[in-house]
Amino acid sequence: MDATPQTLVERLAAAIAEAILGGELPPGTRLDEQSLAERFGVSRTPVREALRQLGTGGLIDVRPRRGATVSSVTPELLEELFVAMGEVEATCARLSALSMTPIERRRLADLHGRMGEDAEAERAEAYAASNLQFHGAVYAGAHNATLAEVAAGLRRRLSPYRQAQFRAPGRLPRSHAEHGEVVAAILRGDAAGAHAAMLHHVSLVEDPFEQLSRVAAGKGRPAAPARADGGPPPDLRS
Amino acid sequence: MDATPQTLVERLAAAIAEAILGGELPPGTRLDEQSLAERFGVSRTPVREALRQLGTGGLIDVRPRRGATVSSVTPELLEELFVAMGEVEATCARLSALSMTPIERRRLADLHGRMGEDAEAERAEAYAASNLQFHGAVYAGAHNATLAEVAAGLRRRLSPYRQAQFRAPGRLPRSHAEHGEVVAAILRGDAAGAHAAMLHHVSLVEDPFEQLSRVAAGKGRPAAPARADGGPPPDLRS
DNA sequence: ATCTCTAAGATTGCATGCAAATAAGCCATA
DNA sequence: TATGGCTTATTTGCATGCAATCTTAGAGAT
Repeated sequence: MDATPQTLVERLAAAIAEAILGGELPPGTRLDEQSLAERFGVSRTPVREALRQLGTGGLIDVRPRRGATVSSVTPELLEELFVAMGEVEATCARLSALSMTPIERRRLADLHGRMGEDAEAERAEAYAASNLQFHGAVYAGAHNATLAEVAAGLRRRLSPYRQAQFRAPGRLPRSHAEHGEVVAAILRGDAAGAHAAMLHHVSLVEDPFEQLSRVAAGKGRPAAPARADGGPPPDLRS
Repeated sequence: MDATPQTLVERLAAAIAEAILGGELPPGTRLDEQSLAERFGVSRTPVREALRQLGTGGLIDVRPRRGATVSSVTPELLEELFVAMGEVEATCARLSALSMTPIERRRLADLHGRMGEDAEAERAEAYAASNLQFHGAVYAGAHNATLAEVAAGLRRRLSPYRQAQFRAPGRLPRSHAEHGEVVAAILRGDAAGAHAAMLHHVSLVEDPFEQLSRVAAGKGRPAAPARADGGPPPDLRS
């Protein structure tokens, strides 16, 4: 999406966000500027700017004179975020049905077709990657960068709670079938149908309570396990 | 919505945003830190943090090593923002139809009833104020703070281009009638109807091109006229 | 034992300073 | 006159320092 950040502040913001999304900084963690500055080998000033930037995204809470903490995600908030993402994605699907160019429609159909193989073969990794592409195509097809940004932000924020989604047996073919409904509606310009199909697809996640407890138990993001010991700090300078 | 900001940075961010929305800092204006710092009588540090915070909202563009500028609003972007706002508001209306409590429904109906008098009497000021309340009630009724925040942010960002909306003769009764459709659908729990009615209501704005040219001509925000001479700078300290 | 008040420590908020990068000005050249 | 390269000036990025505020530990009173 965006190129490698050029400034230290942006790299810091990205690194802190990644640490939070990756589970390394669990909800409730106090983010004191000094520690973060030492951890990344910089001064407090860029850390402060990065925290301020992250604060607007909802990932952290910044209370005046009290510092920043990783936002704690209650089951209620998680439910709310899932609903919001579903609604915004459904809206994008609706607009895509109305606004996609013939080329975009064809590319979406092609992508969907290719995903079928990975779905049948239960190749979860490959399917997950293509899944991101698929939803990104729907965002783009709405021809509305503002909505696309909101949708992508919500999807990103919820990513820790969607990791194990494709692990459930039989979930891949089912997901692919649901995608098929979305694609079909978009291709025939059926706005209401695309909306309904996407809402149905995105809403079919497990119980938020269960999602939350699984992540809390440290089962989120298996590829980048949390390590509270704090491994070698990445050098963000240069 | 939010109480008076406690920190200098937040007051700065609010002041700069207000200056932009009020037309005092037209699109394209370079926001160099030194000038802003002198204007508000503070140092560059809090200004930098305020700019970074504003950057995430789309109101200003911050390019690394090149400083910040007030985002220029092209007709295309304006159209996009209007569409996004309409869709999100329609979604809130849809959810309101499904989720509003009986008390919320009653309050919405009451508010709508009271607005009828102002609409008939063509009291634009009073109606505009109540209009904000009305849409706020629909946001709240969706019971989804995330969506409500997105909707409120878009509405706020578009406020300069909606100022003269209620000036057009006959617009007030018409707006009230459209509100009536929304209220009726919400009250009877008609999700699709509420969505459609709200989309219809919000989409009925003038041509974006015209909106843009009117604001560019300095006719936006008549209550707080732009003054390029820079009047007495507000003291944000204390 | 619990609560309150106090004081020390820790942390944030903001100002200042310096180095690096960008932008502006200038002159030479085509 | 227009263009290219060089010098100067402005601006941003980040580090450091100090004051104000919050947190926390502990003594004393109830």
